[in-house]
Amino acid sequence: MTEMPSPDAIKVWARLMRVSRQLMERAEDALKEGSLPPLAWYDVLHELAEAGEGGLRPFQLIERTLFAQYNISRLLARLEADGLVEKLPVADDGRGQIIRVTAKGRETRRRMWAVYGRSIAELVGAKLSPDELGMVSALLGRLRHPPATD
Amino acid sequence: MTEMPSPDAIKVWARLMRVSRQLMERAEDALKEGSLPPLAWYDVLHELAEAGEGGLRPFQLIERTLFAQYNISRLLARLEADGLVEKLPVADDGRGQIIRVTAKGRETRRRMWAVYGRSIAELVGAKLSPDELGMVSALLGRLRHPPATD
DNA sequence: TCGATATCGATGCATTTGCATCTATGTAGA
DNA sequence: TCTACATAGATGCAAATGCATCGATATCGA
Repeated sequence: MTEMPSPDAIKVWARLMRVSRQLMERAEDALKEGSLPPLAWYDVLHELAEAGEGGLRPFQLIERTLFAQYNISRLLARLEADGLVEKLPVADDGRGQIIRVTAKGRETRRRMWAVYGRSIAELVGAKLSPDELGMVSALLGRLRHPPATD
Repeated sequence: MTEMPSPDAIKVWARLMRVSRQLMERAEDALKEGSLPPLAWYDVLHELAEAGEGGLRPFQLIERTLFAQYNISRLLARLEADGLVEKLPVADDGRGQIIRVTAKGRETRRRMWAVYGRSIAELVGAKLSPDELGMVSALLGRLRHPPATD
């Protein structure tokens, strides 16, 4: 059966899509202004930095970042070409590889964060109170699949 | 001054970006499954349908949809090639044109909405109560630039 | 053990996006 | 009016994305 959305649901959808696009664009612009790589690079470098020396398999990056498989494959190729990550063979699976962030990759991530973090502070942190931040993230968590538990 | 973001602000940012990407992707998938055009087409057809017989200038579409100028230019070319919109010369400005949705364009929009609206109902309407929907849209409105007034 | 099937990651090709710039028309100031 | 500048929209070219598929290895069931 075709249950159509309420006007309130439509409004949430519209704002979600526009606000996220607008904020993402602003953050990207700030990075460009600093001659830094795009946000997608940050996401990957961030996950790899958190993973530490053990690194991550490409498919783990796909799970964590939601990028498409071919997208990760090519993004990693670019990151490797720039010396930000290294690809290591993995002992017990001849198909796979381990991706590890290099020192240069960590440094790039750090410089990106100086700009990116400032964008987040300005675009989100400065607009809502701590209580409101908690509410938004709880409600957005409910829209996620699977729903967030915190 | 510009400080670094609080953990709560970071969490809101992260969820905003991930949830919006995830939901957008699902809505796109639903359209593809129905052999329908992508969401971007809907946005433009929707604005044009609301504008009525008077149509809209491309620069007005840019303001309303947040697409880049070159993006609108090419999107309109594709829509015209598919017979969904028509381009009319504008009397008092030789540089410009008026874009008007055709009957076929209206019909396509209608068919897209049957699928798109259902996605919104499932992905948003079904996940939050009416009160919660109101809260999210109010809070997201504060993140917009300029902030929403309602 | 072998054959079928699934998973990991890469890639050829078409489409789309991003950037810079172009053409054409409009506007404003000397 | 004539010149400089601004605005509307298109486009060439490079980069990124999406789609389908491939090659290689792993796994599972008979």
